[in-house]
Amino acid sequence: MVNDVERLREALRASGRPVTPQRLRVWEALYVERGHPTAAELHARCPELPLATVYNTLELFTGLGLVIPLALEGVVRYDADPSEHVNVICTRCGSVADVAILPPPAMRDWVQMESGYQLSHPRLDWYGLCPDCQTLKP
Amino acid sequence: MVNDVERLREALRASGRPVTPQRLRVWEALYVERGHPTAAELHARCPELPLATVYNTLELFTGLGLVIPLALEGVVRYDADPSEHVNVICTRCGSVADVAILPPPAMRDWVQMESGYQLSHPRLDWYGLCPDCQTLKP
DNA sequence: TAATAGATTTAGAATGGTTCCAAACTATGA
DNA sequence: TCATAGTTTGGAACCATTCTAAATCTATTA
Repeated sequence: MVNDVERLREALRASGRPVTPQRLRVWEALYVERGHPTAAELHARCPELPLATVYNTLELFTGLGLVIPLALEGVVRYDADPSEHVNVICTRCGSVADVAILPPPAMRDWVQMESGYQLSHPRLDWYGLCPDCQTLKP
Repeated sequence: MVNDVERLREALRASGRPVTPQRLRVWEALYVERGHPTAAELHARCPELPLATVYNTLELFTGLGLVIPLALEGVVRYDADPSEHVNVICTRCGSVADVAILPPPAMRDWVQMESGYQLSHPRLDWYGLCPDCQTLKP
């Protein structure tokens, strides 16, 4: 997953949305660092944009499937990798990492049958201690 | 999972916390209906308690492992079933249902190895359409 | 290139879930 | 019954997010 401006332009064109400097700016900010930034963190990376614009843009990106909003305690973090994966979350420092793996199809079938829901996408968060926090005292 | 007042009393005793009428009241409210109520919904079930008390009590219950807070978009819902399971969430109406199943151990091992995190508990939310919403037009 | 229509940006106000606070109260053990 | 540490409470405070309406811009057509 790279910061490919063409990917953004293409997605905007395909949906008939104008390319604006603000959208390019937020897109760039999403990739200055690997991670799962909040709207506030992205705003800190583009202080020249109003916070409302950051929110508007993220909502658009979400609708286009370019970004996935992760509702965590109190804040929403944005995952710039829309491919399905597991989020590993540190219960001590809150850091988030990705692991590329999915629940097995048999699990999906079972859950769908048991619940009667017509399933689309899973979201799997696994809580634990990140490598750094493992070495610290409780 | 039953509304067993003894279970609450026992957990409070074990942690050296006083048993108060408010705690019994919130406990009772958690079980008047199967579901995943928000703090506001619980408050509606015990209007005689201040909202702050509902929050305080839920925080305590969470600390005691009696309840699991599910941070969803905009609200926290409280799951009164602390045993591990999958939450199935309707993308249309927001309803939540439970399915008793866990990711397979092999998946856990893989995620732990790949991430370097020391994993504790997973949280798996599967989005989809509930039976009611499946029959409605988009 | 200029004009146009429709979408976007923007600042500030508003919203709403949740937390904080300090005073009054109470469950518990002695 | 008393003392005390913990709890309850109402209201204010917080803060992430959404809303609003006016100003501005993008893409397109002439």
